[in-house]
Amino acid sequence: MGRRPTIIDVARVAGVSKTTVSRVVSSNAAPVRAETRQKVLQAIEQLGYERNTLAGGLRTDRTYTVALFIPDIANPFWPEVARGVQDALESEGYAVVLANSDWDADREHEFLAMSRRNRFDGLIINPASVTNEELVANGIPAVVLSLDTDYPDFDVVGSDSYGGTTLALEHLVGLGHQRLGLISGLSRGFQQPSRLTSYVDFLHQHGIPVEDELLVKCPYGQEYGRRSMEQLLSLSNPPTALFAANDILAIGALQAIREAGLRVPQDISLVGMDDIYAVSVTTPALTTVAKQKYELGCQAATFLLEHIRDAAPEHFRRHALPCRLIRRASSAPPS
Amino acid sequence: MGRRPTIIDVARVAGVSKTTVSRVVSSNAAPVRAETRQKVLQAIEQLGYERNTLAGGLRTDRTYTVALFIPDIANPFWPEVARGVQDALESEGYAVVLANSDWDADREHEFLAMSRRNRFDGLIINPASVTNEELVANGIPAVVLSLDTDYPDFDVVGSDSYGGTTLALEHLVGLGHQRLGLISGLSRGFQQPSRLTSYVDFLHQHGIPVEDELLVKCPYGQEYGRRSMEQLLSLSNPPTALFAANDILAIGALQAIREAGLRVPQDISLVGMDDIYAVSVTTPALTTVAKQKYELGCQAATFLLEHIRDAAPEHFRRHALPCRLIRRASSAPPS
DNA sequence: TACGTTAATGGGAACGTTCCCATTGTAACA
DNA sequence: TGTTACAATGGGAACGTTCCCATTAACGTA
Repeated sequence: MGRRPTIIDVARVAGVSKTTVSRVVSSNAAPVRAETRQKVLQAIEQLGYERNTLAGGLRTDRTYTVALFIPDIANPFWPEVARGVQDALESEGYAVVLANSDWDADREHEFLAMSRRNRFDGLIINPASVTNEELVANGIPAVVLSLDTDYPDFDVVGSDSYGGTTLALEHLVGLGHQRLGLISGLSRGFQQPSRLTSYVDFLHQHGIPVEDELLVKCPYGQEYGRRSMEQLLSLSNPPTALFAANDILAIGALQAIREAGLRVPQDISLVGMDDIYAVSVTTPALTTVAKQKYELGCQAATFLLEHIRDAAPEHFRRHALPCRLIRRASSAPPS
Repeated sequence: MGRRPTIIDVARVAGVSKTTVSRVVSSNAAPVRAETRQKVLQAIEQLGYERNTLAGGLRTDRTYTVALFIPDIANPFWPEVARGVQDALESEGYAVVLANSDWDADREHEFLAMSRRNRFDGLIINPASVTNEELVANGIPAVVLSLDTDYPDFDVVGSDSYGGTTLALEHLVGLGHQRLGLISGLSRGFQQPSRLTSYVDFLHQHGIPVEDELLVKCPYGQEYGRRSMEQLLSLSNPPTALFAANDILAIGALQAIREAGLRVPQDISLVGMDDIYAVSVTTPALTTVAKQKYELGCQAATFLLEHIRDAAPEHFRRHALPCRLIRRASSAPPS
């Protein structure tokens, strides 16, 4: 089959200049007589012309492509976020390139380089190690998915984990618990994790002493959750309720509790965070602090589109999506 | 900051022609004196030059971008496949565009159009409604993720669901079950689903009569699985073991069995398919037929790269990845 | 010494679009 | 009727790369 028709072929068939054809296809309110436009559209139809976005992008520096950089799409938290991003961007005509950093600094930097070489219009990133300055130097509009870290020169979007943690603890205290355990995720080299500060603040406000032994930090991962829970259960006076920094940790904790011959929620109440699918099908189904994952993606995409369209605003936004407590069967009054 | 340096700026600084610079950066065995190459590399370093892939792609018709079209990244089966695809392609310098069709024909066609406009080098697709002919007409190298359907003009990669089903049924019969229920997913308007034919073949081979009442078809979805199971449990002589066409259906079935006051596996054994994360954390953890999701993605990517590089081969491959039975707690001998 | 051969390099065209600027036609207005 | 204004259109340059072809230098060989 012969080569693809170009704007020039269309122009020839329609009997107009390529400029006019360009005006019709990019359609941005360019002045073209209705009759002429009709001729052009007909020629396009007849030839099966399709715009070459590469050529257009070379000229305009707009590629209608956006990158989404996350740690790992196979981690059950991210697919929904990605879905939100994609739905919001595709409806505006953008293609979404997805890449997984695996928390690796080199990969992440390579992705930034790729976004420059490919002249992506923007990017949405959950940073592993990239700093605010590096992101500025990258020179591409960006939105950061993370509230825990400092990106003063970007819009940041995230879930209000601090508030979410309060929700979980209020729920447990409301049930009558006073001895609250915390399995806190390890922050990735950034500042104090929000769940931990929220936990400490909450206990202070409620006049409950903070006991270090009830507080375990570990990397995110089911096995780490299990071991952390084992550690808590081995205490002479273990907690009667536990809040885990995410659902995967909570599932690990559930395992440990089971293996210790104890029951949830009769012996110990358990609350997770994120609301991934799996915690709705455990036995008991886990009470959890739901994050608005899909909305997170949508919101980030919306902010990004504004930046792409209106150039740099002079001040940046910090958008925290509220969490919501989902009561399931893993939390109950202490016995 | 001024505009980005181009190949011409590099040439000027290095004191050579742009052609020479091009030869250095595209590096494909072009004859350049070591000394000259060094000068060019130094100029590149000094200016911070980065190749504009748009411009290069316009000339060469190679974009180093590949599309992955799947039904829904938020469906727990796909993220791992996507991971496999991305890892295999990124290491070769390709960017991966991800799009969700939601089984919608219009969206899918729009994605194909996008892949043409953007001159993607190739695509990997789990087709919702696109036919072999349409995919041929698309004119872009492609690999199809699906064995159940007919794509004679493409490499197809998929899991051997037929063999996997046999694995599940052998397991159950091996445990002593004779009354085997099947919740079969509804095929999306294509041919006979492989799990159903496998089921029928298997029963014939083992001299077990096929009873229509033990066989339910429904769309994929937890709620459908639950209702299908309710239906099976309402039989005067319900099955003692059940194979569900995927894990989500199996989880729905588990729910229904629970709600009916029965126990798994004491009253009824349950086997799912796919091995998504959630079935490892249910109680009991589900026996399931694992698909090699990550490898599926890798294999598809590998095939695609071969097509991109070697143009069209004259005959196409059909690669079925074997399934593997994962024995967990949901299957046991009948009581 | 003349000549072919090859390695190394450079100049310009081409990829397909959009933008700038010029030109034409037509209507509105004094 | 002449002038101005604007709508509609066209021609060519530009975006940044790669490819084709030409040129030069260096070398071996008859």
